[in-house]
Amino acid sequence: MKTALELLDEEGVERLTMRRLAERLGTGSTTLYWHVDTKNDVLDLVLDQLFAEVELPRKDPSDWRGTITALLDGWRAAMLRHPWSAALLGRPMLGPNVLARTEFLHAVLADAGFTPPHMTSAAYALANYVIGAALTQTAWQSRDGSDTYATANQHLHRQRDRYPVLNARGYMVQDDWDANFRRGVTYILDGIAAAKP
Amino acid sequence: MKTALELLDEEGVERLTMRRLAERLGTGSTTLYWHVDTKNDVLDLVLDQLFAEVELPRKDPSDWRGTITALLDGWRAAMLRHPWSAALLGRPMLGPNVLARTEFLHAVLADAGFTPPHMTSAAYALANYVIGAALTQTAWQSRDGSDTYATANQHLHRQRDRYPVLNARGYMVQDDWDANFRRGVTYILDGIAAAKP
DNA sequence: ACCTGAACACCGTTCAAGT
DNA sequence: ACCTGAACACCGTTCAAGT
Repeated sequence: MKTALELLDEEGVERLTMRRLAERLGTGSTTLYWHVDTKNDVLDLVLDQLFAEVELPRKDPSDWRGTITALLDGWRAAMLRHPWSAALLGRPMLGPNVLARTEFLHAVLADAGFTPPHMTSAAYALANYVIGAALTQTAWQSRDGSDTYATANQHLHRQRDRYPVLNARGYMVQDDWDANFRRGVTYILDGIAAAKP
Repeated sequence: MKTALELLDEEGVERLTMRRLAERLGTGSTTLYWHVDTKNDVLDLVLDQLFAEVELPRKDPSDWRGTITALLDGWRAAMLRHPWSAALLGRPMLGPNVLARTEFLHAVLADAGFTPPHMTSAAYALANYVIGAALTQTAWQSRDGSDTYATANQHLHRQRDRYPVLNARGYMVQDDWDANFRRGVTYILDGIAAAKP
């Protein structure tokens, strides 16, 4: 069922329609409603399926930072691999695969010696950072022609007295997403480490 | 135009339809297409309108951390005030109000002595954290009946041998969103400060 | 320069009916 | 237990036509 879903999603979110999905499965569109209550259920399923792709790194108790970094990298990579994931994020993530990864993250932090409230807040900060980062990156990259970038740069340059700092430092020019992401993780991990009891 | 928009959005995203919007404006649905090319344009406009609500704090050069914290708090508050904003985040944010806030954030960091690449990465980390945090919170809160929370807790407790850490530490039980968010900001700011040249 | 109506090609979902 | 067809109440968007 869900397996047939990803196939479909490899051609965009907006095209994910009950009718089209049914066609892909070689059945009538209304048949799906026997297996599923509503289209939202389908979206929940496919979202959790995405998280199944995020592999859990080996736990290395001597290097909790490395373990967490590996987890976050995989998480981000999975989301970037499926740009439509951004559109599905506005829903509670309660599927078994999501929960398994959340459990893992908390476990690593607990093993590293963290306790609530810092353990909770650390997981919260890391998860939300990954989500936000993947979301904005896919937003910039998925917009059809991908000339969004050039347009944005022009727009910004034309208004350079309105946005002096952004222009002076070449805000838009850089698109070193990976490096920026990695530095962000470092900031958060540094801050978390400093809060360790 | 956009002014009439927010009125409408106060009744949910899914109900934001060209036909309904036109009705609200006392005109035919197709009339809108003279003012706007596509529904996406409307969404872009309303998203930027949201950022207009985020007020820029007074710049206090002696307290860059306080200034940034104030900006992020306002940003987050605006998004939480309009839960539909989560659904609109999958698009590049290029409206004048968004850019003004981005400029502000970069300016504060520059004034504090940061230079690229850390200035860029710091802004990136902070922005993505806010976006992710607001997104997940609205996801949990907007789901209709709001008993999502109770259901989630039950579900988690029933599977307590599968998710021992989440249960042991009361992952779901807490919902102190504000405190968690604030701690996250502290982590990032600590990490950023440590990277200051 | 602005607004309208009719029309096209879609949607998600329900429901009685079939096997 | 599973699948189907017809039907309902919607969508975004186009386009010729009006003022």
